[in-house]
Amino acid sequence: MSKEITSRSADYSQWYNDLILKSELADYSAVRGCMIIKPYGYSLWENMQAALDKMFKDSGHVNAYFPLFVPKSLFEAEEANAEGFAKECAVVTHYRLKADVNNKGKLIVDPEAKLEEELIVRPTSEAIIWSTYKNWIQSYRDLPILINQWANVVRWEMRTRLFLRTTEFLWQEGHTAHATKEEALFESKQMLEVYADFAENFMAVPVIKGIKTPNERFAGAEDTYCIETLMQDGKALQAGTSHFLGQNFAKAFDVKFTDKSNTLDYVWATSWGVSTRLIGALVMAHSDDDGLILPPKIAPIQVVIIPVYKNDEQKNLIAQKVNAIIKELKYLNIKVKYDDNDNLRPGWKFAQYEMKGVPLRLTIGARDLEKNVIEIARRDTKEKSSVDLNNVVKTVVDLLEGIQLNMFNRAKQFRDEHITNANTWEDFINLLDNKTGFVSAHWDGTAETEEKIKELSKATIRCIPFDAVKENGECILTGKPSNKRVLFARAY
RNA sequence: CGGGAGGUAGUUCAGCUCGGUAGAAUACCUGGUUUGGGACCAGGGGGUCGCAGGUUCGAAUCCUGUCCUCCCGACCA
Repeated sequence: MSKEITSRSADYSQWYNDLILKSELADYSAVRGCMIIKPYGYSLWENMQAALDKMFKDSGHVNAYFPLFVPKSLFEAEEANAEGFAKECAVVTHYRLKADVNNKGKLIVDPEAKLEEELIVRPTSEAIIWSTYKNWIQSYRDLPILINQWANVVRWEMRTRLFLRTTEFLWQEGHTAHATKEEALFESKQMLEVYADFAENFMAVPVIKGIKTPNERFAGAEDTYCIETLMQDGKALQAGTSHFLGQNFAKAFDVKFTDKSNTLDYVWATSWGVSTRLIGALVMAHSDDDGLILPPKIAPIQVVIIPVYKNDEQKNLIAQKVNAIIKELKYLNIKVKYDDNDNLRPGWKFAQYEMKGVPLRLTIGARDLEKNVIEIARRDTKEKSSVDLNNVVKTVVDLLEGIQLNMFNRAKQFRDEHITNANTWEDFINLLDNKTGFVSAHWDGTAETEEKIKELSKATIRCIPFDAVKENGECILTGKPSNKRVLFARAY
């Protein structure tokens, strides 16, 4: 493995790529735009999944699985949604290959095996799910349906980036059906809160909750709620979305139910999702020029212990001391790794585990044994200290908690320092160019102005924050009246 | 999808202009000395030069096509 990663200041994009590859989160593949999530990266994803899955279940949801393929006729049923995705759909047209008679050992698509109806590889599952819900729902007694699925989806993106935008990606998609508008609205907002909770308390990534403008919202939705995050290069990243779908899909798929008063009405819907993109957010929110910095709550390895010894006698002595500590840590469900690999020297291991973002590193050698201490180094601040062996476990527990908190606070401070008000167009552009981050400004509320601003500044409206205060002002571009500020940023 | 750059040992790259035995560093293997921030010495193994065609006595090198990656742009929930 190469020792160098590009520094953030030299080339932020390259730094990001280097980090992903060299920390072994993922690798490129033989398929354009697709990536291989390596064991270390997948372990991280599993930890994220586990936490989210528990939150979904705690809020009453259950998991199910729907097919990868969507018949074209179903896909096009909800018009706005279908049009929104049409340009990036992979399509299956045939179901068989055959030997190429002109080219020994090669295969060709069998022209005889053309599908009657093309199958779309799902870019999202609303169509297949709502065509199914139609069969499941007759009465208000069948509602609500609160289903989530963990799945892969395919969106044929023109330009891809590891984790941030890949042709195939992993995600979860919740699809719920409700008897009333209020209930569906509540659901979509509740799930946004779940995402915000997860991002902030598990990933240590602060978020801004808000609502998308009509331009930016999900095709087929009445409202799209989102959590927006800020990366270290000052660009924004949408980390999760929750949609209030109104009755759009119920109408498209004719999903009606009889309410208590025996009147027939369309069902109200929501959908919500987060993807492996969160890993990109995690990397770019916290890491430094030495590698990843992972928050303890989702780190695949929380504590690594590295012995330093000159001979087998010392190694055994260390192992004895350390085994007791490992046992206690494991008892507390702390993910600990003891790396006594003889082939690698301690200095190499230090660098390696820093690259991989392990929150705590414990080092113990002969001179520690004499004093009955162990050296503890934290990844987030690079601070080292010596701790009495009798206090190690408690110290580790405290430090893991402290790191989690420190990472969040550090990211939040950076984020807060990068939300700036702009009152003139000059300020607006100047802030985007030089300070970067979110720019809070007035907007006249029209799609035309939003487009124009995007064209001129490359910045989009990330969201209208839920906590935006009423304040009279003038649109940054047109000078027309506005009653609250919205958040602009250049975004991933 | 347009413009630019790139693909040669596990990795990073040189060699290509001007065709003629496949190179370095690092990693790997063996032995030894080492081990508290990416060790050192000695010896050794490893590449049909992304893939497919073509030109040529001869192609990593020239030509054509194609695949994958990076950067910029357009596109994008």
